[in-house]
Amino acid sequence: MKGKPGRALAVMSGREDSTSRSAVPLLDDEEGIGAAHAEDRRFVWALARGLEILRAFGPERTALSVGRLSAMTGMAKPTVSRLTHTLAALGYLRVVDKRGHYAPTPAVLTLGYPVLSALKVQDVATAPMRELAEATGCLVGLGARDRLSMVFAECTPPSWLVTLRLGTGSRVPMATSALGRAFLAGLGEAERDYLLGRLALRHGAEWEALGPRVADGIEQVRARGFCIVDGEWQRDVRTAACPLITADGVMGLMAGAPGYTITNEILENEVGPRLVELAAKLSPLIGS
Amino acid sequence: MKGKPGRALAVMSGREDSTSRSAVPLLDDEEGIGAAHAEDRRFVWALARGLEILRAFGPERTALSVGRLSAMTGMAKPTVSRLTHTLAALGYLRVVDKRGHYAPTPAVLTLGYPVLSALKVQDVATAPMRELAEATGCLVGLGARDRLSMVFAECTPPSWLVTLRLGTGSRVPMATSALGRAFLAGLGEAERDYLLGRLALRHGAEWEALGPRVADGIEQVRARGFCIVDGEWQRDVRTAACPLITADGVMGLMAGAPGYTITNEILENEVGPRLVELAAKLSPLIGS
DNA sequence: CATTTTTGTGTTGCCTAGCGAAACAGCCAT
DNA sequence: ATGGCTGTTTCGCTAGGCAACACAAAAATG
Repeated sequence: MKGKPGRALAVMSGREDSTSRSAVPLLDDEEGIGAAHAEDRRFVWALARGLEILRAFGPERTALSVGRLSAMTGMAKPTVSRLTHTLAALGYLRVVDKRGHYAPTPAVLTLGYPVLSALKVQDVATAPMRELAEATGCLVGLGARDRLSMVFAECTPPSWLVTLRLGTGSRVPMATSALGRAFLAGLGEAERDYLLGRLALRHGAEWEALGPRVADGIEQVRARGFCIVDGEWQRDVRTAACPLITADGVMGLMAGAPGYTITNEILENEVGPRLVELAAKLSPLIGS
Repeated sequence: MKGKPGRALAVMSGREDSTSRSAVPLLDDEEGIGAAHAEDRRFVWALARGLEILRAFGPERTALSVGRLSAMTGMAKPTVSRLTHTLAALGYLRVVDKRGHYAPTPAVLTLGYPVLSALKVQDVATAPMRELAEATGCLVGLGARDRLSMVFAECTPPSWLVTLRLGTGSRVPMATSALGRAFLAGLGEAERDYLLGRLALRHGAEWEALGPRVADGIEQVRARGFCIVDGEWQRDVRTAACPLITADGVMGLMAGAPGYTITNEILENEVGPRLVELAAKLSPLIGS
C-alpha cells in the first residue's frame, strides 16, 4: 500500500516499533473493520467506529472504560470518549460508576427486534425448537452468519440445562462449531469458497489441521443432512447441526449438549435426523 | 440529573436555515434526536444518524429504501445513502431487492447480547417467567425504559397464545401500558417527574385525559404492588404489571392476555399477586 | 410501443463537523 | 508533593453533511 499514514485504524500501523501502542486491536475472535474500506468515499467511519464500540462489550466485558475501549479497538482515546458520550446521550450506553465505566443498556435491544420479527422466529420457530429441546435434552439453536461467526437468532435450552450459556445474539465461531459447518454446507459454492478463504486467512497456521475437519463436516452434511462436532468448539460439548435454507438466505439449526448428558450415538441416530426434519419443516416458514 | 431539555425540535446544524425543510422527522411514536445536542461539541452526529437508520426499521417496516428512510428520519438522501452503504458494508444491513431496499441482518442481534447477558435474563428470569405464563395463560414480559417506551428484555408467551406478537426488543408505549406505569411507580420522585413532564410534552392535548390515568396506575402500584390496564394500549388486551428494582436500575414485570381469555378479576386476584411475588424473587438476582 | 411523468438512487462543490496528536486536568497510592 | 494513571480539552487537517444536479427504472399516457 501507500505510505500515507492517514486513517484506517491501527490495523495497518506498525511502521516503527512503537512502545506504548497495542499491536493489534482485534476484538475477541473477530476481524476488525480494518482497511477494506480505506478508499471508499461513501464509507462513514464515525458510524463504523461507534458500532465497534458497542461490539466491544460482551458477556465477560459488561462494563468498559474509555481507555480499555481505546486499547481494544485501536482508536484514539478522544475519539472513544466522544463516541461513548454520544452513545450515552442516545441512551445506548450508561455510566455505571464514578470511574467512568460504560455499559450497554436495554435500548440496544430495540435494534435487533426488526430482524427477529422479519424472520418470524417467535411465530413459527420457537415452539417446535423448544419441543425438540425438551424431547432430546439438547439446547436447540437457530443461527445465521455474522462476519466469521454464527449468531443465534433463537436459542431454546431445555429447562434443566444450565451449563450452556447461549442466547439470542450470542456467537459461536464458524470454523469450529457444527452450526458454522452446516451453514457452510448450505451455501452455494462461490460464497462457501469465499468464506473458506477468509477462514483460512484468519486461522493462519492452525488451518492446516482445521480446514480438513471443516471440509469433513461439510461432507457429512452432503451425505446425511447434518454434521457432528464433538468438543472442538468447547470441551465436552457435543453438537449436531444442519443447514436451513430460507427465503432470506441460508441459516443453520443446531442441537447440542454437554458430553456427560448425551452420547455421540444418540446425537447421530436420534437428534440429527430430527434436526433435519425440523429444518425441512421450518424452511418455508422462516423469513419473508 | 439531566440538563434542561428546553427546546422544541428541529434545528440540526445550520442556524440560518430558512429553506423549506422536510416537515418533521419523527419515527413512529418516538421523539427524534432533535436539538438536545445541538451545541454539544462532543456529540458525534454521524453515529447518531446511523443508529436512527437502524431504529427506523420495525415489524411492519422490514425493508426500506433510501428515500423512505430519508423521509422518515428527516436526513438528506445522500446522507442516508452513505449510512446505509456503511451499515451494509459492516454487515448490519443487506440489500434485499433490485430496487435497493435495505433490511437489517442478524448481525444486529450481536449488539444486544451483552445486555441480556449482564442482566442474567436467561439464567434466572426466563424459567420462572415461563412457568407463570403457562400457569396463568398470560404473556409474561420483563422490560426496561428506552426513551419514552418500554423495551422487552424477555418475553415468554404461553405456548397456545399466538395473537400477541411481542418479543425481545419490542416496545410498548410508556404512558398507555401497564408496564410503563409500573416502571414509573418504581422510580424515584425526581426521575419520575422528569419523565412525566416529557410524556406530557409528547402527548400534547390528550395528556389532559391520559395523565390522570397514568397517575392512577402509579397509585395502584403504591396501594397493592401492581397496576392494571384494560384495553388502553391495545384494544381487548388486559395487562397487569409491577415494578422490579434491580441492581442495574428499575425495570418492570408484566403479564397480559387478550380480553376473551382472561377477566379483570382473575388478573387482579391471581395474576397480580403472583406477579409481585415473582418480582420480589427476581429482584436480587437480575443485573450485576 | 414510444414517450413522458414519476419515483427513486448515485454523484459533484462547498463548507461544517469530527478525527487524532499532544497538551491539560483529576484521582489514588506510596 | 510527586509520580503513575485515566479521561477530557485545544487545534490542524480531513472526512462527511447538505444542496443541487444527473441518471436509471418503473408507471402512466397517448
